[in-house]
Amino acid sequence: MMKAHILYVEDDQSLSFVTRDNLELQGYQLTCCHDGQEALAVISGADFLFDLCILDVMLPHVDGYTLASEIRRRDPAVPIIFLTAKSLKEDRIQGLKLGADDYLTKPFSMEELQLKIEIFLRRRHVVSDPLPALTKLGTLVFDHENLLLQDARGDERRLTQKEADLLRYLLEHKNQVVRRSTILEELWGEDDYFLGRSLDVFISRLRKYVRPDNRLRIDTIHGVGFQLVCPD
Amino acid sequence: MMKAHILYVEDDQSLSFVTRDNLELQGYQLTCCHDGQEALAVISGADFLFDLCILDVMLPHVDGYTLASEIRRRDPAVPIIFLTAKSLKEDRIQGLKLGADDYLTKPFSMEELQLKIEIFLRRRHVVSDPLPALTKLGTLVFDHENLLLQDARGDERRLTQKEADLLRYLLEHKNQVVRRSTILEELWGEDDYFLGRSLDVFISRLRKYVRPDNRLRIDTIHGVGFQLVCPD
DNA sequence: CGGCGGTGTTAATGTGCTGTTAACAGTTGT
DNA sequence: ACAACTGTTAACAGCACATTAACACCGCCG
Repeated sequence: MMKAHILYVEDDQSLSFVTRDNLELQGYQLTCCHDGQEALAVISGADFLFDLCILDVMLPHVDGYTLASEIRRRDPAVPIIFLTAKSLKEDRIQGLKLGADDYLTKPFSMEELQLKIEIFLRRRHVVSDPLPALTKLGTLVFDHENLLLQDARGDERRLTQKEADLLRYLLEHKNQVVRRSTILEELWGEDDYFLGRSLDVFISRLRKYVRPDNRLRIDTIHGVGFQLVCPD
Repeated sequence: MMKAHILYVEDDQSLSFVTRDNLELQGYQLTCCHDGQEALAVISGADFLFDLCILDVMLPHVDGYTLASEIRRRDPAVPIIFLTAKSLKEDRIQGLKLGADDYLTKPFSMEELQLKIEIFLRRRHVVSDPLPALTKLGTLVFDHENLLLQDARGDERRLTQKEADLLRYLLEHKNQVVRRSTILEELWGEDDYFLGRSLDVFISRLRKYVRPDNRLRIDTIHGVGFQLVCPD
C-alpha cells in the first residue's frame, strides 16, 4: 500500500519537529505547516488528497476549526485529528461537531497519537464508498458522483452528466491518447460525423473548465483523438 | 435504510438505562448486556454483525479488554468505543492497543457519545444518518414518525406518508445528488414515466413546504435527479 | 503555398425534461 | 352516499441541454 500522506499543522516549532521526526520514522509521509493559511494553500495546491489531517486548534491567522471546515469542503471524508491544550468537554464537543474525528489533549504521548492515526488509516480503504469518490485533477477536485468540479479557490462548478462522464473517461486514461471513435463508442454508443462534432463541443467546454489549473491541458492529436495531460 | 445495530455492555444499571434511552431515541437499535459473558453469548448467538460496540472497561467476570479481543476475533473491523472511569494515559494506550477505536471517560456527556458513534458509523456507511424521530432541517423541524413539519414560528404542517418518505430520503442524502431512478426504485419500487411525473409533483410540493427557510433549496440536476441543499 | 479535411468556438435550434396547477381516481372514515 | 384525503394522470408552460449550424483557423498533403 502507498505511504499514507499526512497533513500536520502546528505552530509550535519545537513540538512540530519532534512529532514530525517520530511520524516519519513510522513510515508516514508528512507535510507540515505552521499556520492555517499555509495549510489551505498546501491543500489547494496539492495534486493528491491527504489521507489524514492533524490540526492544532490554536493557530495564527486561521484557527483550527475554520481550517477543518475548509478542508472538509474539499474532501468530506478525510479523517481529522485535533490537538488542543484545553480539555474542556464543550471544546471537544464543538470540535467533533465541526468535523473532527478525534481529539488529543496536549501534552500527548507520541504512542497515543500513532495509535490514533493507525485507527483511522486502517479504515481508509475498507470504505465501501457511498461517500463521493473524489479525484484530484491537478489542483482541481472532481466529484463524478455529484457532478461537481472544484477549483483551488474552492469555487464549485456543476457539470452535466455527459460532461462528467467525458471528464472521467479522460481522467481514467490521463496522459494517454484516446481515439475519437473510442470515446464516441464508449460514451455515445455510436460514431458518426455529427456526434463527433458534439464531442468537439464538449472538449471545448472541458478545456474551459480545467483552465484554472494551467498545468492541465487537453491536447488534440490530429486525426486521432485527444489526450488529457496532467502532472503526476 | 438499515438501522445501525449497536452492542452496549455496561454493568451499572442506572447509567445503562439512561444511555439506552438516549441512543434509541437517536434511532439506533441497541442490544444491552450487563457483563462480559452475556455479551459474548449475544455475539456468538447473533445471526448478524454489530455495527459498533460500546464497552465499559470494568465488567464483572470478563473485563472489557478481553471482551474486545473476543469481539475482534469474530469481526476484525467493527469499531469499539471504551467507556472508562480512569483517564490515565497508560490505560488509554493499553486500550487502543487492544483494539479500541476510541475512549470516553466517565462521566461522559450523551452528546459526545453520540458524536463519536456518528463518526465511526459514518465511515462504515451503515447509516448515512441515523433517523431520529425529530430532525432539524435548517430552522424547520421534521418529525417523520408523526408526519409533521414545523417551521420557525411553530406552525405545523401535516405531511402525507409519501411526502414524509421523500423528504426523509432527501434528508438522508442531503447535499448529495440523488438520481430520479434511485428515488423511484427506493420509494415507489419501480421506475416508469408516470411515476417519474408523480415524483416531480411531490418535489414541487416539498419545495413549497421548505420555502419558510430560504436557505433550503431542492435543486434540479437536469436529466439526473435532485439535490436537497441545506446548511451544515 | 494552396487546398481540404479536421478542429475550435460560439451561437442557434429543437427536443425532451421539468414545474406547476388542476382534474381525476382510489381509499378511508362518517 | 358523502366528504376528506391521497396519489396519479393530464395539460401546458418553460427551460436546459445535446446537437446542429456556422464560421474561423490550423495542420497536413500535394
